[in-house]
Amino acid sequence: MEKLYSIQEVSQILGISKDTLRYYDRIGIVSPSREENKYRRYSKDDLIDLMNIQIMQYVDFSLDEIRGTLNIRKMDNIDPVYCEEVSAFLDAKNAETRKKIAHLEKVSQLLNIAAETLRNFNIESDRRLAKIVREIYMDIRGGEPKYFKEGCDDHQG
Amino acid sequence: MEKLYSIQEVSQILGISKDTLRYYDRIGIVSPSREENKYRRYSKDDLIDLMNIQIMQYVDFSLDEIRGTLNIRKMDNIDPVYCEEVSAFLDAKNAETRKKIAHLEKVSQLLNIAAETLRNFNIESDRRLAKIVREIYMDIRGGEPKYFKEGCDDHQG
DNA sequence: CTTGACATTGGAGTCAACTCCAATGTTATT
DNA sequence: AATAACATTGGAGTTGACTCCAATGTCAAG
Repeated sequence: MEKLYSIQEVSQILGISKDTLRYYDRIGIVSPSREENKYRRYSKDDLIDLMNIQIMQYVDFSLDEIRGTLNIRKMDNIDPVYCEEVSAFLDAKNAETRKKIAHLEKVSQLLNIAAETLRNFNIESDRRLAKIVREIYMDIRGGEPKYFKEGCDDHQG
Repeated sequence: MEKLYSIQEVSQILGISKDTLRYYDRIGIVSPSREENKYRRYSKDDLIDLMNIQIMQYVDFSLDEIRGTLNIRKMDNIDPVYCEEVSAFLDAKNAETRKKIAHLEKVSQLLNIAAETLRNFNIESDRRLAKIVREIYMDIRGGEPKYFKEGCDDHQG
Protein backbone atom coordinates (compact mmCIF):
# COMPACT_ATOMS: atom_id res chain seq x y z
CA MET A 1 0.00 0.00 0.00
CA GLU A 2 1.47 3.31 -1.04
CA LYS A 3 2.23 5.84 1.65
CA LEU A 4 -0.13 8.79 1.82
CA TYR A 5 0.91 12.09 3.30
CA SER A 6 -0.96 14.44 5.62
CA ILE A 7 -1.18 18.07 4.73
CA GLN A 8 1.35 18.95 7.42
CA GLU A 9 3.84 16.44 6.09
CA VAL A 10 3.48 17.76 2.54
CA SER A 11 3.84 21.32 3.77
CA GLN A 12 7.09 20.47 5.51
CA ILE A 13 8.52 18.35 2.71
CA LEU A 14 7.84 20.89 -0.03
CA GLY A 15 7.82 24.19 1.82
CA ILE A 16 4.32 25.07 0.65
CA SER A 17 2.02 26.43 3.33
CA LYS A 18 -1.01 24.39 4.41
CA ASP A 19 -3.29 27.24 3.48
CA THR A 20 -1.76 27.33 0.00
CA LEU A 21 -2.29 23.59 -0.38
CA ARG A 22 -5.93 24.02 0.60
CA TYR A 23 -6.17 26.87 -1.84
CA TYR A 24 -4.76 24.71 -4.66
CA ASP A 25 -7.34 22.04 -3.78
CA ARG A 26 -10.15 24.57 -3.77
CA ILE A 27 -9.25 25.94 -7.20
CA GLY A 28 -8.73 22.47 -8.59
CA ILE A 29 -4.99 22.46 -9.24
CA VAL A 30 -4.06 19.55 -7.00
CA SER A 31 -6.91 17.71 -5.35
CA PRO A 32 -5.81 14.93 -3.00
CA SER A 33 -8.04 12.05 -1.85
CA ARG A 34 -9.93 12.29 1.45
CA GLU A 35 -10.37 10.01 4.44
CA GLU A 36 -13.70 9.37 6.11
CA ASN A 37 -12.94 12.20 8.54
CA LYS A 38 -12.46 14.49 5.53
CA TYR A 39 -8.72 14.85 6.11
CA ARG A 40 -6.69 15.30 2.96
CA ARG A 41 -4.36 12.51 1.95
CA TYR A 42 -1.66 13.27 -0.63
CA SER A 43 -0.18 10.56 -2.85
CA LYS A 44 3.32 10.53 -4.26
CA ASP A 45 1.90 11.62 -7.59
CA ASP A 46 0.27 14.59 -5.86
CA LEU A 47 3.67 15.54 -4.49
CA ILE A 48 5.22 15.32 -7.93
CA ASP A 49 2.48 17.57 -9.27
CA LEU A 50 3.24 20.07 -6.55
CA MET A 51 6.93 19.99 -7.34
CA ASN A 52 6.17 20.60 -10.97
CA ILE A 53 4.08 23.56 -9.87
CA GLN A 54 7.03 24.96 -7.95
CA ILE A 55 9.23 24.68 -11.02
CA MET A 56 6.64 26.22 -13.26
CA GLN A 57 6.20 29.10 -10.84
CA TYR A 58 9.95 29.58 -10.97
CA VAL A 59 9.48 29.93 -14.71
CA ASP A 60 6.79 32.54 -14.07
CA PHE A 61 3.78 30.52 -15.12
CA SER A 62 0.48 31.74 -13.73
CA LEU A 63 -1.67 29.19 -11.94
CA ASP A 64 -3.98 29.21 -14.93
CA GLU A 65 -1.13 28.32 -17.23
CA ILE A 66 -0.03 25.64 -14.78
CA ARG A 67 -3.51 24.17 -14.73
CA GLY A 68 -3.35 23.83 -18.49
CA THR A 69 -0.06 21.98 -18.60
CA LEU A 70 -0.52 19.66 -15.62
CA ASN A 71 -3.02 17.63 -17.59
CA ILE A 72 -0.30 15.92 -19.54
CA ARG A 73 0.46 13.84 -16.44
CA LYS A 74 -2.90 12.22 -16.60
CA MET A 75 -2.50 10.67 -20.01
CA ASP A 76 -1.49 7.05 -20.51
CA ASN A 77 0.14 7.53 -23.85
CA ILE A 78 1.60 10.76 -25.08
CA ASP A 79 -0.36 12.54 -27.75
CA PRO A 80 2.14 14.06 -30.20
CA VAL A 81 -0.26 16.85 -31.15
CA TYR A 82 -0.61 17.85 -27.53
CA CYS A 83 3.16 17.75 -27.03
CA GLU A 84 3.56 20.03 -30.00
CA GLU A 85 1.05 22.45 -28.48
CA VAL A 86 2.90 22.53 -25.16
CA SER A 87 6.16 22.86 -27.02
CA ALA A 88 4.85 25.87 -28.91
CA PHE A 89 3.61 27.31 -25.64
CA LEU A 90 7.06 26.91 -24.11
CA ASP A 91 8.60 28.64 -27.13
CA ALA A 92 6.23 31.57 -26.72
CA LYS A 93 7.09 31.73 -23.05
CA ASN A 94 10.77 31.75 -23.94
CA ALA A 95 10.34 34.58 -26.43
CA GLU A 96 8.64 36.52 -23.65
CA THR A 97 11.54 35.72 -21.34
CA ARG A 98 14.11 36.90 -23.87
CA LYS A 99 12.20 40.17 -24.16
CA LYS A 100 12.24 40.60 -20.41
CA ILE A 101 15.98 40.00 -20.35
CA ALA A 102 16.53 42.64 -23.03
CA HIS A 103 14.41 45.07 -21.02
CA LEU A 104 16.32 44.36 -17.82
CA GLU A 105 19.68 44.79 -19.57
CA LYS A 106 18.61 48.26 -20.58
CA VAL A 107 17.39 48.96 -17.07
CA SER A 108 20.73 47.78 -15.66
CA GLN A 109 22.57 50.07 -18.03
CA LEU A 110 20.45 53.02 -17.02
CA LEU A 111 20.93 52.37 -13.34
CA ASN A 112 24.69 52.12 -13.84
CA ILE A 113 24.93 55.39 -15.67
CA ALA A 114 22.57 57.18 -13.31
CA ALA A 115 24.51 56.06 -10.24
CA GLU A 116 27.80 57.03 -11.85
CA THR A 117 26.51 60.42 -12.90
CA LEU A 118 25.27 61.15 -9.40
CA ARG A 119 28.74 60.36 -8.03
CA ASN A 120 30.69 62.31 -10.56
CA PHE A 121 29.00 65.03 -12.55
CA ASN A 122 30.59 65.68 -15.90
CA ILE A 123 29.56 66.40 -19.44
CA GLU A 124 30.29 62.92 -20.71
CA SER A 125 28.22 61.02 -18.17
CA ASP A 126 25.41 63.56 -18.45
CA ARG A 127 25.38 62.98 -22.16
CA ARG A 128 25.32 59.24 -21.88
CA LEU A 129 22.51 59.44 -19.36
CA ALA A 130 20.44 61.73 -21.53
CA LYS A 131 20.92 59.37 -24.45
CA ILE A 132 19.68 56.30 -22.68
CA VAL A 133 16.80 58.14 -21.03
CA ARG A 134 15.68 59.20 -24.49
CA GLU A 135 15.84 55.64 -25.76
CA ILE A 136 13.83 54.44 -22.80
CA TYR A 137 11.26 57.13 -23.18
CA MET A 138 10.82 56.08 -26.76
CA ASP A 139 10.13 52.59 -25.49
CA ILE A 140 7.55 53.98 -23.10
CA ARG A 141 5.83 56.38 -25.43
CA GLY A 142 7.13 55.81 -28.92
CA GLY A 143 8.34 59.39 -29.23
CA GLU A 144 10.79 62.03 -28.12
CA PRO A 145 10.31 63.50 -24.66
CA LYS A 146 8.98 66.98 -25.17
CA TYR A 147 9.99 68.63 -21.94
CA PHE A 148 13.53 67.80 -21.19
CA LYS A 149 16.03 69.52 -18.97
CA GLU A 150 19.70 69.01 -18.27
CA GLY A 151 21.20 68.66 -14.85
CA CYS A 152 20.77 66.51 -11.78
CA ASP A 153 17.04 66.80 -12.11
CA ASP A 154 17.08 64.14 -14.77
CA HIS A 155 19.06 61.68 -12.80
CA GLN A 156 16.26 59.99 -10.99
CA GLY A 157 16.63 56.94 -13.06
CA MET B 1 2.83 83.63 -17.15
CA GLU B 2 3.66 79.99 -17.45
CA LYS B 3 1.16 77.75 -19.17
CA LEU B 4 -0.78 75.48 -16.89
CA TYR B 5 -2.29 72.25 -18.12
CA SER B 6 -5.68 70.73 -17.43
CA ILE B 7 -5.88 67.14 -16.33
CA GLN B 8 -7.17 66.12 -19.74
CA GLU B 9 -4.26 67.80 -21.50
CA VAL B 10 -1.74 66.10 -19.24
CA SER B 11 -3.42 62.77 -19.73
CA GLN B 12 -3.18 63.12 -23.48
CA ILE B 13 0.37 64.46 -23.55
CA LEU B 14 1.79 61.76 -21.29
CA GLY B 15 -0.56 58.84 -21.80
CA ILE B 16 -1.43 58.61 -18.11
CA SER B 17 -5.12 58.18 -17.33
CA LYS B 18 -6.99 60.97 -15.53
CA ASP B 19 -7.92 58.57 -12.77
CA THR B 20 -4.26 57.67 -12.30
CA LEU B 21 -3.34 61.35 -12.13
CA ARG B 22 -6.00 61.87 -9.46
CA TYR B 23 -4.69 58.81 -7.66
CA TYR B 24 -1.13 60.19 -7.71
CA ASP B 25 -2.48 63.45 -6.29
CA ARG B 26 -4.40 61.64 -3.57
CA ILE B 27 -1.37 59.63 -2.43
CA GLY B 28 0.84 62.67 -2.58
CA ILE B 29 3.17 61.79 -5.45
CA VAL B 30 2.37 64.70 -7.76
CA SER B 31 0.05 67.33 -6.39
CA PRO B 32 -0.79 70.10 -8.84
CA SER B 33 -2.16 73.51 -7.88
CA ARG B 34 -5.91 74.18 -7.91
CA GLU B 35 -8.15 76.90 -9.30
CA GLU B 36 -10.99 78.47 -7.39
CA ASN B 37 -13.35 75.91 -8.93
CA LYS B 38 -11.09 73.15 -7.53
CA TYR B 39 -9.91 72.10 -10.98
CA ARG B 40 -6.36 70.76 -11.08
CA ARG B 41 -3.74 72.82 -12.88
CA TYR B 42 -0.45 71.13 -13.78
CA SER B 43 2.77 73.10 -14.25
CA LYS B 44 5.62 72.14 -16.54
CA ASP B 45 7.53 70.94 -13.51
CA ASP B 46 4.62 68.67 -12.61
CA LEU B 47 4.83 67.20 -16.10
CA ILE B 48 8.54 66.60 -15.71
CA ASP B 49 7.89 64.85 -12.42
CA LEU B 50 5.35 62.64 -14.14
CA MET B 51 7.77 61.79 -16.91
CA ASN B 52 10.35 60.86 -14.34
CA ILE B 53 7.76 58.63 -12.74
CA GLN B 54 7.21 56.89 -16.05
CA ILE B 55 10.92 56.24 -16.41
CA MET B 56 11.25 55.00 -12.87
CA GLN B 57 8.33 52.65 -13.36
CA TYR B 58 10.09 51.34 -16.45
CA VAL B 59 12.99 50.60 -14.11
CA ASP B 60 10.56 48.78 -11.84
CA PHE B 61 10.50 51.25 -8.97
CA SER B 62 7.46 50.98 -6.71
CA LEU B 63 5.51 54.15 -6.09
CA ASP B 64 6.95 54.21 -2.59
CA GLU B 65 10.46 54.14 -3.99
CA ILE B 66 9.52 56.82 -6.48
CA ARG B 67 8.16 59.02 -3.72
CA GLY B 68 11.50 58.81 -2.00
CA THR B 69 13.60 59.84 -4.98
CA LEU B 70 11.38 62.58 -6.40
CA ASN B 71 12.36 64.84 -3.54
CA ILE B 72 15.68 65.61 -5.13
CA ARG B 73 13.86 67.84 -7.59
CA LYS B 74 12.78 70.14 -4.87
CA MET B 75 16.23 71.10 -3.71
CA ASP B 76 17.93 74.29 -4.80
CA ASN B 77 21.44 73.02 -4.43
CA ILE B 78 22.47 69.43 -4.60
CA ASP B 79 23.37 67.82 -1.33
CA PRO B 80 26.31 65.45 -1.98
CA VAL B 81 25.33 63.20 0.93
CA TYR B 82 21.85 62.80 -0.50
CA CYS B 83 23.25 62.11 -3.95
CA GLU B 84 25.43 59.41 -2.49
CA GLU B 85 22.40 57.84 -0.83
CA VAL B 86 20.44 57.81 -4.07
CA SER B 87 23.50 56.48 -5.86
CA ALA B 88 23.78 53.63 -3.40
CA PHE B 89 20.09 52.96 -3.82
CA LEU B 90 20.54 52.78 -7.58
CA ASP B 91 23.42 50.36 -7.12
CA ALA B 92 21.29 48.12 -4.95
CA LYS B 93 18.54 48.27 -7.53
CA ASN B 94 21.03 47.32 -10.20
CA ALA B 95 22.31 44.34 -8.21
CA GLU B 96 18.70 43.22 -7.93
CA THR B 97 18.29 43.65 -11.67
CA ARG B 98 21.39 41.59 -12.42
CA LYS B 99 19.98 38.82 -10.21
CA LYS B 100 16.75 38.90 -12.13
CA ILE B 101 18.63 38.65 -15.40
CA ALA B 102 20.55 35.62 -14.17
CA HIS B 103 17.30 34.04 -13.08
CA LEU B 104 15.66 34.70 -16.43
CA GLU B 105 18.65 33.29 -18.33
CA LYS B 106 18.20 30.05 -16.46
CA VAL B 107 14.49 30.11 -17.14
CA SER B 108 15.16 30.65 -20.83
CA GLN B 109 17.53 27.71 -20.89
CA LEU B 110 14.99 25.48 -19.21
CA LEU B 111 12.24 26.48 -21.59
CA ASN B 112 14.50 25.79 -24.55
CA ILE B 113 15.43 22.33 -23.38
CA ALA B 114 11.89 21.48 -22.35
CA ALA B 115 10.48 22.48 -25.73
CA GLU B 116 13.19 20.57 -27.54
CA THR B 117 12.67 17.47 -25.44
CA LEU B 118 8.96 17.52 -26.12
CA ARG B 119 9.62 17.64 -29.84
CA ASN B 120 12.24 14.99 -29.95
CA PHE B 121 12.50 12.51 -27.12
CA ASN B 122 15.97 11.06 -26.69
CA ILE B 123 18.31 10.15 -23.88
CA GLU B 124 20.50 13.17 -24.33
CA SER B 125 17.82 15.81 -24.14
CA ASP B 126 16.15 14.00 -21.26
CA ARG B 127 19.42 14.06 -19.42
CA ARG B 128 20.01 17.72 -20.02
CA LEU B 129 16.49 18.52 -18.90
CA ALA B 130 16.84 16.51 -15.72
CA LYS B 131 20.09 18.28 -14.97
CA ILE B 132 18.69 21.77 -15.26
CA VAL B 133 15.52 20.88 -13.39
CA ARG B 134 17.67 19.68 -10.53
CA GLU B 135 19.64 22.93 -10.51
CA ILE B 136 16.45 24.92 -10.47
CA TYR B 137 14.94 22.87 -7.71
CA MET B 138 18.02 23.53 -5.68
CA ASP B 139 17.39 27.23 -6.20
CA ILE B 140 13.83 26.79 -5.06
CA ARG B 141 14.48 24.60 -2.08
CA GLY B 142 18.19 24.37 -1.50
CA GLY B 143 18.19 20.60 -1.89
CA GLU B 144 17.80 17.63 -4.18
CA PRO B 145 14.32 16.76 -5.37
CA LYS B 146 13.34 13.64 -3.54
CA TYR B 147 10.68 12.21 -5.79
CA PHE B 148 11.86 12.30 -9.33
CA LYS B 149 10.71 10.36 -12.35
CA GLU B 150 11.93 10.14 -15.94
CA GLY B 151 9.81 10.60 -18.98
CA CYS B 152 7.55 13.19 -20.51
CA ASP B 153 5.97 13.70 -17.12
CA ASP B 154 8.85 15.86 -16.08
CA HIS B 155 8.81 18.06 -19.08
CA GLN B 156 6.33 20.61 -17.94
CA GLY B 157 9.02 23.12 -17.59
C1' DC C 1 -12.15 12.38 30.53
C1' DT C 2 -8.86 16.20 29.48
C1' DT C 3 -5.66 18.45 26.79
C1' DG C 4 -3.04 19.74 23.04
C1' DA C 5 -2.12 19.23 18.38
C1' DC C 6 -4.01 18.25 14.46
C1' DA C 7 -7.78 18.72 10.85
C1' DT C 8 -11.85 20.95 8.45
C1' DT C 9 -14.98 24.84 6.45
C1' DG C 10 -16.50 29.37 5.11
C1' DG C 11 -15.46 33.60 4.25
C1' DA C 12 -13.09 37.67 4.49
C1' DG C 13 -8.67 40.24 4.23
C1' DT C 14 -4.02 41.63 2.13
C1' DC C 15 -1.07 43.67 -1.38
C1' DA C 16 0.06 47.50 -4.97
C1' DA C 17 -1.49 49.97 -8.54
C1' DC C 18 -4.69 51.16 -10.37
C1' DT C 19 -9.95 51.47 -12.29
C1' DC C 20 -14.80 52.19 -12.06
C1' DC C 21 -19.04 54.61 -10.83
C1' DA C 22 -22.59 57.55 -8.98
C1' DA C 23 -23.63 62.02 -7.64
C1' DT C 24 -22.73 66.59 -8.22
C1' DG C 25 -20.70 70.93 -9.91
C1' DT C 26 -18.52 74.03 -13.87
C1' DT C 27 -17.95 75.90 -18.39
C1' DA C 28 -18.87 77.12 -23.02
C1' DT C 29 -21.78 77.01 -26.88
C1' DT C 30 -26.18 77.24 -29.09
C1' DA D 1 -32.33 77.91 -20.76
C1' DA D 2 -30.55 73.48 -22.52
C1' DT D 3 -26.90 70.62 -23.67
C1' DA D 4 -22.57 68.49 -23.90
C1' DA D 5 -18.16 68.10 -22.32
C1' DC D 6 -15.51 68.95 -18.88
C1' DA D 7 -14.33 68.82 -13.76
C1' DT D 8 -14.74 67.20 -8.76
C1' DT D 9 -15.40 63.84 -4.63
C1' DG D 10 -16.05 59.61 -2.12
C1' DG D 11 -15.80 55.19 -2.02
C1' DA D 12 -15.83 50.79 -3.71
C1' DG D 13 -14.07 47.28 -7.03
C1' DT D 14 -10.35 44.59 -9.71
C1' DT D 15 -6.39 41.43 -10.19
C1' DG D 16 -3.83 36.93 -8.82
C1' DA D 17 -1.94 34.52 -5.33
C1' DC D 18 -2.18 33.90 -1.44
C1' DT D 19 -3.12 34.61 4.03
C1' DC D 20 -5.78 35.08 8.14
C1' DC D 21 -9.38 33.87 11.42
C1' DA D 22 -13.28 32.07 13.90
C1' DA D 23 -15.89 28.14 14.73
C1' DT D 24 -15.97 23.44 14.89
C1' DG D 25 -14.54 18.60 14.58
C1' DT D 26 -10.79 14.64 15.12
C1' DC D 27 -7.10 12.11 17.14
C1' DA D 28 -3.70 10.50 20.36
C1' DA D 29 -1.55 10.51 24.69
C1' DG D 30 -1.77 10.96 29.61
